[in-house]
Amino acid sequence: MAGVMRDLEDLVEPEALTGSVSYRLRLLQIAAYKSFEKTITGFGAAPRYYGMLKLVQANPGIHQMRLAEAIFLDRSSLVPIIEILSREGWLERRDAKSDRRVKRIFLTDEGQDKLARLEAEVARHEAVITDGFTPAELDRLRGDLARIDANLRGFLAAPNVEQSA
Amino acid sequence: MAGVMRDLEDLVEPEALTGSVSYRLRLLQIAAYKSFEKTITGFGAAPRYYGMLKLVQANPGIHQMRLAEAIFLDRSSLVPIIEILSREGWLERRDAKSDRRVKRIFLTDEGQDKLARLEAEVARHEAVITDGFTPAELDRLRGDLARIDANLRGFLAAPNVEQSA
DNA sequence: TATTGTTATACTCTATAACTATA
DNA sequence: TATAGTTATAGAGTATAACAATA
Repeated sequence: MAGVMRDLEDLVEPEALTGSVSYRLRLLQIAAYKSFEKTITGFGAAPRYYGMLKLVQANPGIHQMRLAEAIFLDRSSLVPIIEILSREGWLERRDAKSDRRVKRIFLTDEGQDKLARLEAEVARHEAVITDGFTPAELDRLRGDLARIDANLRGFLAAPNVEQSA
Repeated sequence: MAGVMRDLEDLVEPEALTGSVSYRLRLLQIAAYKSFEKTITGFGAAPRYYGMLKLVQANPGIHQMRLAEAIFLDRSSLVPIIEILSREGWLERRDAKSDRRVKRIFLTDEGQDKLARLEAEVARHEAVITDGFTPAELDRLRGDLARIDANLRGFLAAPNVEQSA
């Protein structure tokens, strides 16, 4: 068992990688996503769209276009996702009265119930990831991640990137 | 300018998301990758395989199979990547003498030179991400990320996941 | 029989462009 | 003219299965 892990033991991981925050983030995200999908089953396609479902819950009736922007997707890419989650009973589209072009997205009652149960699974997985951290350490870590987030948003929003120095 | 950012300002982001380490990791990785690709140009396909190139540099002659495992790819998925990076002059494959089935992967001399220049760009990007962090805070953050990494590795290596509680 | 690299193939996720209906 | 949602289509990136060469 764990053949990969054993094989990797004698792999030289250069400090340029292990010491790099962006590289760490990349590998961590891959590993976290893998364990997430491995742990949480029985919810159809929803787990990978958990964040989106929570956004809809917190912003009931959000315009489809705005939802796409919020999760950094093209509006066309969101269509099949909405389609699947509607078919699975999580979401529903309703026409906006003010502007007949837009669709407003809502959780169904069934979606609300299922999301509550999914959330418990997500919390269980979060506990695995943060095992051994004290509440104070977790607060600190969240703060650090938020700082990096702010750095990145500022950088990506900057008009020209050619010479940032 | 920055239309998306303005639109997102009045979006409600539930605490279940902003407070979740795994969700943060996911969004951060996406943003970091975007800014990475936006910043670092003129190196062909190499930037996205920077981590792999550094692994080859630190493990010259690594077997193709083992390299695939190290970056969590199927061996078949690595083939076209090696192909591209060879065509662009970064890598070369050599037959292993001991076992004529295996190919050993090396950086070319040109690859060594170009990687040194690429590394400087990567360092510049890393500085953007970690802007405002003191060296002590950075050490602390790297330690925290390493702890999460250890948690995930232990969890993914565990034989059965059905009931982790 | 098992393993390494390869190929053929398919699947998932995403974006671009064009279409429609509204505005 | 511009915008929201949709559709058609294509491009990455990945995995699975089958193959040849070798162990």
